[in-house]
Amino acid sequence: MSGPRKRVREDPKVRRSQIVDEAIRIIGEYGYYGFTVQALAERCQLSNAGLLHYFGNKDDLLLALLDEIERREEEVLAPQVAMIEEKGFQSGNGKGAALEMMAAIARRTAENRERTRFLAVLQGEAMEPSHPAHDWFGLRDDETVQLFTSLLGREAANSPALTRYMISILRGMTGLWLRDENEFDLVEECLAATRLLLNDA
Amino acid sequence: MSGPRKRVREDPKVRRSQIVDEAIRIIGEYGYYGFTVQALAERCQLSNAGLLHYFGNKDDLLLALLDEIERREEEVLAPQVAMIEEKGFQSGNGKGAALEMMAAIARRTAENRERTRFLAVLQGEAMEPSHPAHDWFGLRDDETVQLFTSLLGREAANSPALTRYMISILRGMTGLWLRDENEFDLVEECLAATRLLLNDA
Amino acid sequence: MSGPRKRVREDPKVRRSQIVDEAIRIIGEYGYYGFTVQALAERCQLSNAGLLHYFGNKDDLLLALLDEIERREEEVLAPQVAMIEEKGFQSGNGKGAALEMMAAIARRTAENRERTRFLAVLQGEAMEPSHPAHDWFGLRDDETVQLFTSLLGREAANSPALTRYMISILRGMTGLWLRDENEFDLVEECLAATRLLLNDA
Amino acid sequence: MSGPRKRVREDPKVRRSQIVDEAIRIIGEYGYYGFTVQALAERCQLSNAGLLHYFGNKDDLLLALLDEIERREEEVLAPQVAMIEEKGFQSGNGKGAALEMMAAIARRTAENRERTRFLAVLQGEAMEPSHPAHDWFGLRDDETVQLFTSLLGREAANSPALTRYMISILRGMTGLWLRDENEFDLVEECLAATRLLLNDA
DNA sequence: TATGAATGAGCATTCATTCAT
DNA sequence: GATGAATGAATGCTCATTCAT
Repeated sequence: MSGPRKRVREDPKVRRSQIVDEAIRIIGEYGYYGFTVQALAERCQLSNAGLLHYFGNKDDLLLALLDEIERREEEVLAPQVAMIEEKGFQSGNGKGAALEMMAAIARRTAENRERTRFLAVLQGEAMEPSHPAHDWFGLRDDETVQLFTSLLGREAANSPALTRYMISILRGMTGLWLRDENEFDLVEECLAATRLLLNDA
Repeated sequence: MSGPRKRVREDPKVRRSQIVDEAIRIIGEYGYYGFTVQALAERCQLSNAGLLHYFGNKDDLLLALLDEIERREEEVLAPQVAMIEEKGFQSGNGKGAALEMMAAIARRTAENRERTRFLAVLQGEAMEPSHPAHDWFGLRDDETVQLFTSLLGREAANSPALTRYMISILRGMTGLWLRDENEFDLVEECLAATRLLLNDA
Repeated sequence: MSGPRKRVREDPKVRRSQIVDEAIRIIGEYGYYGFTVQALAERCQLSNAGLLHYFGNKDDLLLALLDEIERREEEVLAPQVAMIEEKGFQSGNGKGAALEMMAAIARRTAENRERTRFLAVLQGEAMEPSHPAHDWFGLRDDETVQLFTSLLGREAANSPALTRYMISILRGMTGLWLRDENEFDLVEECLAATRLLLNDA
Repeated sequence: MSGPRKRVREDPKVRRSQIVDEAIRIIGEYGYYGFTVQALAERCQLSNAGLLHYFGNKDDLLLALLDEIERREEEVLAPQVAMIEEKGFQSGNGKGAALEMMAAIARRTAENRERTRFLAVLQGEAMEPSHPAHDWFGLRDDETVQLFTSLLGREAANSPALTRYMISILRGMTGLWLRDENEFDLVEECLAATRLLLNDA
């Protein structure tokens, strides 16, 4: 029906990033198992093979997405983490630092709905060790735990538990926020809940 | 490959429930998109067609699972809900009632790892409206919100927000608990966090 | 264009043997690498998936073909081998036994052009160890060498070399015969050449 | 995957001959159907398109290989053939000439394992008329037959049959030699067998 | 001369499903 | 109630080839 595709030659960097963005969107909708290379190629107006030219195969594509997300996150969050850690260390106010960290992460989470959704959906799937993103999420979780624990550590009596509560709030609130982002302000509410948890009203 | 299957004729009720259990396990591992009728049939030592004899098709199977889970939940939780509501209404202690509710749900959650995992994985996938379980989770969430809000409602100043916090704790903690159930006691920790949130230490 | 395939349900045994025969034909034409599951399915008037229902995958199909060929060969040749060995042992006439063996094999070779062609083409491909039929041909060759060597052994001065000559004649003549089976009589010529090689004119 | 290839600009003649050699190797391993342009390009450390720049397409590449082989063979064998023919004609010793020819060909065969393997594998595949090398092998075979027949012709009673035996020995022994070139000396054994066939011990 | 981007066609295989038995 | 045969439609991926640079 539709004649031969026009051979469009895009700037590779643009193409690559277009694919990455579109993939984050689709996987955010259907999960890794539910998404198909075909569907992604179509959305990128690319042939099936043309897409694989960039990422080799489905698994590698996923890992490339995670790498990309990590890279961007590092870029944005790392300086903030450094600053908060520094400040917390000097002031000795662990709770304050944890609150600021919570705010930074929540802000980042609310900033890009697509990315957040992608990570949320994937995290569910990736609980199973055989999932190609399983290890990635494991490491990521460990890092977050460490981060909060070290921020709280010096001060709070029960920092491991508190860390769990805070991470739970983050995840749980994110889940609710993804259902309807207009129902409440993610950053504000995460902070409010955290204040309660830290007895810091 | 494997020799001709012996035509085992099980009691249909037993078979059905065996399939349900096995399906909960597999979908809990791979999600709905990632699981295959074939894999389920194999685990049930049933032919592909033999399995579909019970549930018609993949979608119907999923809905049957959800129905079944709802039924069992109703059976166990409904009386407790009634009791807690009654007690809370009489005592006027909304926070206490909410805490008891939290405990009841957390207990139920910790009770059956497979079911909990199934629900967690599915919940991620089902955020997308096109997912066959989307509506089911929507209704379920609404009910939970209503439940907590009504329990807290009369007493707490900001019950909608508190409800959100509590549900977040529930979900978030469940997620962490699914990673490693030996790291902490789900019921205790949910309660502890809730007490902090309710300023009820 | 051509409406939905009529769902023809053949006797499984018939189907299986039809597939085997057709596969031997196609692989005999294009080799294992050159043949496609699709092409075979078409010739069997079966869907792609319908074919794989019987043999699982391409490699397994090939091994099944080789098994089948071995089975049939065993059936036909084994009694002859036994008889020739017995007779050779009693008469002490190793050359005569070798000649008879040659005749038996050549007869078998000339009997079914398709099978012979299949084996010839495959033998070329299977020289490479990575080929799925490599081991099979290795074993088969060893057996043939042993067979001739043991038949000749007691009598001939240089039986390993003579065995090589005879096997070479068999293979080489078979190759020529496959080009044009009407050019000469495979059995007669194999025997004539063997007589020369054994100095038994 | 691998970083951007360095654009190496080799002497075209060197490149071409490198490709030819590598192609002979790969096709000798997997046959024409089993070999891929991709694999060849990789082994030549060339891009896919870079390779086809030299040979246009897969079929043309094959024909170029055969041409090249023929050219080299001509170069080496033609003078020998002329000499043997001349000598045989003058001496009237057809058998001797045939033996010398056999030696020359066997020597050539044993000289370059890769080329021999290539020809052996291809010959199997090329029995089918649709194979791109079919005609080439047909002509080649005819020439060899003519060559031996004419050398033997004047003297031997049954030169067409003898020619067949000799060619069979050549092919068959080559096949065995390719399995394990250390098991026997190809030239010596071909000659020994030929002497027996020619009753010329 | 050589590349990377891109494609259409094809590959083996899997999947959910149907159907006659 | 349960099976094996069978299918159409995918699925991820590979292949030979083209094209602009």
